[in-house]
Amino acid sequence: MPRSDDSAMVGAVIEWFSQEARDLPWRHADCSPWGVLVSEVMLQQTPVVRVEPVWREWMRRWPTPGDLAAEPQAEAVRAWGRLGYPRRAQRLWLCAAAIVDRHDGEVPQDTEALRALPGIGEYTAAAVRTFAFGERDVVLDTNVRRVIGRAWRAEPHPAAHLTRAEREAAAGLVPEDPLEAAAWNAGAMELGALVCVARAPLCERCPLERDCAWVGTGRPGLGVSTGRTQAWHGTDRQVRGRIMALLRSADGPVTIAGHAELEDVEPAQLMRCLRSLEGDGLAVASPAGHSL
DNA sequence: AAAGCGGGGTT
DNA sequence: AACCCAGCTTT
Repeated sequence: MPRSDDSAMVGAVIEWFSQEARDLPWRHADCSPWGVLVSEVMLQQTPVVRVEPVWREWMRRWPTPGDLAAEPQAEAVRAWGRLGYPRRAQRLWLCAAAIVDRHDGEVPQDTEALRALPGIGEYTAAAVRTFAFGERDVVLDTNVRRVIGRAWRAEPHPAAHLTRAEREAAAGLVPEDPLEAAAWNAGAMELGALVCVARAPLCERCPLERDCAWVGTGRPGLGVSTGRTQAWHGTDRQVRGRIMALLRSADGPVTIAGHAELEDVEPAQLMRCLRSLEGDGLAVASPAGHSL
């Protein structure tokens, strides 16, 4: 059971959310569970502002899992555009097929069934259960982890990996009532996304300012980096992305080796990336060249 | 537990 | 140039 102070803080977040929540299409009452699932997969490591237009077009074309499963994978990857991590588009397409095969075309509500779907991990399963079905669950994304870490434990940034202790502490804060639980989950995420942000938090606008353990200790450790910086320029990841951009924009097969757009890439790296994309099933080789 | 996987906006 | 973002899968 939450302590009374915890309940007051949780209640403050719920009250704040009722006034400050952004009007996002996947939060509308008429949004289907499939729409929620699609939004959650797109939002894995991609900010809301970039997801929203792609989500709208995606849901217009494929309003149900059956609609997407009936399309070639290439159409899903193309519609994914530049959201990044195109394996997510592939997994979402596989997810739609699995929902059709195993669940009669309806998004399952059970945690184990959700977790068994391609691209659905601990966070996304809990998010779908909470936001699509109103089930009481523990939603722990980077925003919620940062809010709880700061307000309850005075830690500036979440640890690299989720521990059992952190999961249990977070579970202890979730209200028993499913409706309040959903409001807390969504509210804590929103607070972390709009106010309790990683770089320059707006504590003067936070409903937890007077109770926040981190504010109480003088907001230490803001400048300290959390994760290790990922190299980008010239990496295989960038080259893979450039190849994918070429394939998305092409009507038919493309000859990658010696392509003018990829002149600056070492042949060995180009071939390595092409092979890895083939291995992922994101690029298909044929005598005429490569295609999605 | 660690590595691999995009891309763009902000500072 | 570094940092960050509604993480997942594989080793």
